Amino acid sequence: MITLEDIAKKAGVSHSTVSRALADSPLVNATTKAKIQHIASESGYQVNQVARNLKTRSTKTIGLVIPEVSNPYYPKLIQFIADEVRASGFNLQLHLSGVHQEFEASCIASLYEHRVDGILLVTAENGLVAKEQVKSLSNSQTPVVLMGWIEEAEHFDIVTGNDAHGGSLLASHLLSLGHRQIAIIGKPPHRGIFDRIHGFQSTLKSVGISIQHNLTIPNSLAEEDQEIASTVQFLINQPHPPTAIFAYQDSIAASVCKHLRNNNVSIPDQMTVVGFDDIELATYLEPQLTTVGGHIQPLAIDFVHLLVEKIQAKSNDTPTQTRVITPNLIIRGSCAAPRTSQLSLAR
Amino acid sequence: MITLEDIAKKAGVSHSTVSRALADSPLVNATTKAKIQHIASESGYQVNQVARNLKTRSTKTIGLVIPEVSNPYYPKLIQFIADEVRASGFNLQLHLSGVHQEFEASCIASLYEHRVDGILLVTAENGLVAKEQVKSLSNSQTPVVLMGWIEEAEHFDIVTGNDAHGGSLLASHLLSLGHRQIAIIGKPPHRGIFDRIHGFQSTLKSVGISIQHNLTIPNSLAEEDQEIASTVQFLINQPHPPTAIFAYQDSIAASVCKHLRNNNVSIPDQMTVVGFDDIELATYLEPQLTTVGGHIQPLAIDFVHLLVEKIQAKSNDTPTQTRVITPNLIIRGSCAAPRTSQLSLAR
DNA sequence: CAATGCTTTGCACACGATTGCAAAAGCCGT
DNA sequence: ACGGCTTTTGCAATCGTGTGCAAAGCATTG
Repeated sequence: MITLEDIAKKAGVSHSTVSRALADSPLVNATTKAKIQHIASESGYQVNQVARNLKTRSTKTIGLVIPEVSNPYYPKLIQFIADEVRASGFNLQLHLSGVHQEFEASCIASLYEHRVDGILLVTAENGLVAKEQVKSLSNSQTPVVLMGWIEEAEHFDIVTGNDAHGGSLLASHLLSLGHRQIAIIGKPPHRGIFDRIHGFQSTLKSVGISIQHNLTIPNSLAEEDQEIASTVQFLINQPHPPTAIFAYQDSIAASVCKHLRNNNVSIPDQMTVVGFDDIELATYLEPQLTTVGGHIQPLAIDFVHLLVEKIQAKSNDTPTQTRVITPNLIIRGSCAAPRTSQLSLAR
Repeated sequence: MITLEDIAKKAGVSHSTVSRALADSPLVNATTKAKIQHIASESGYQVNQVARNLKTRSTKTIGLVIPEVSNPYYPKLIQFIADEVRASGFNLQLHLSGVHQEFEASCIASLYEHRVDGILLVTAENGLVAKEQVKSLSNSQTPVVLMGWIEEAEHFDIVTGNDAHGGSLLASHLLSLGHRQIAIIGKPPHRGIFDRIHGFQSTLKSVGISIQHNLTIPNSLAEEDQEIASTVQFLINQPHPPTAIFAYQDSIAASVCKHLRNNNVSIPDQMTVVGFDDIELATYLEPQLTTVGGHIQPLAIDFVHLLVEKIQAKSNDTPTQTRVITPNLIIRGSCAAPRTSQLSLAR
């Protein structure tokens, strides 16, 4: 491995001068600086960041803890975060905390051991698992910003989507189309997701409509698809089946569409379906999915910006912040006005 | 920050003893070892990996360079790689080299600066962009294993799928169903993908069938979807339209299905469609997609294993290896036997 | 030419850990 | 009590960089 010392010998100077020359310090004579830089690039010198990080006590690295990448929502989020981190001049270190966040604590520990400058943590169904760890990190040197749903949110810096408003947008849209018999697929796995459904429900309730609410989403994805299949069956076989179904994630909506088709229920003629998040999948479906979206990129940008601010502030007495991103309604082909007893007549 | 020295003071020993105690060295008296370990966990000591890495000249970290995560093929691959890396006792550092690998060189440079123990590099359309860098890395200390298509493959360690065989499997399947008029959607962006189509074509040629070949996939994804739309139009409006379409990636097949439906062509009754890779999307489509798959996890496992072997060998005179993974045919609902002039009659 | 001031360079220490080696401590038998 | 042996501990060097400080080099001026 080539070190500063090696270059120093070739150039006939001390390693300190080389260090300064490569940092383009004004303390080095212009001609020797040029000479040193030439020798360095000539011999393919690459700085040892490990040594530099030790000395400077900073790594210019941001750690990202995210549950998994199988759910297509996460890759989309990661892409935006990665772009923003790069633009901010930091390196990114990605750790997967597992579908059920079972590695969350060890991810944080590893990131802290590597002395990252700050941590971005995305929670999932279990909220903030490593709460005590995060608290002690924030209390010491390492800022942490969270995304998603967390209990005791006021003690942390958080970036989150306005899910209740998104749900409300969808409900209003369905109402304006004339739907009155509406089902929600999916008992939400945690409070964060619950906001979507809460916003949806409360808008319906405000005009006096109650909901057919069903289906528990269990842990395993394979089972999930099964459960959705049977719930779809259940819904369409009722004496007064719903005219519209709200799924709290596009991937679940996609699964709903699949099972509706398996039962020869056409979308949107016989059933309206809406989802949430606007992932790519939503446009691959036929018809394309009406959903709520546009929040992922702003979420990612605020996520990174807030952390970078915390890193640069360096005084850890800044008050905790919560930033909320409001999504938009995206109308596509999976919705239509209901026809009276459309499904009961068809069968 | 808490250091070995801090704990040494609390325990009344030297920092060397603390270091040994925490490493569970037999050189430390059992009772003092217990005492030190207790104090360490009490005061929340976390080792500084930066310092350790500098001293031990190893980081127990593997770098992964991958183009992007928007194409759902990559997240699936990443998930398997991440699991395997963790199981092998290494940390993972992920760098995105960009859709067109525009950051490939800087990713490798950054990983080398951080002195990762080895690098996994996934290539895309442009083959191995940073070829010289990779060569000089391998020549020095850092092993690199590649995945995908690369020119001069014999000079590198490579793990790759047997795409030609996959294409051949699909062709045989279509032939056995009775298809004779077959189109290929997508001029492949590079030689690696080309193998899929080559295997497909050569199997057809062996029974004397030639191909309707069309459509160049341009760079932008938005344009891609447009291009696919117009090619689908073109194909179905021909005097003798094909009875089956082969797309070289599931995501393209999904797009083909979408545009076929937009033109009221039903699948598989009026058109058979097959894809490649078996990503999640393939099962969300209706009908589900017949494709070729099962290779991603073995690819990931071999990818990591080969690198770990290289890292542990430490003598960089081991000959380069190429490992090839053969995929399987996965038959789902998007294929059926052709009916004579099905499309021309229908219109 | 000497004194002064500015520019440029090198010395030496620090960052926090690991580890070879020597010294200290403990143990034992004679 | 003492030598020899084993166990346990501390000293000090090291990994590769960055940087304060002093010294050296150089130029300018009286």
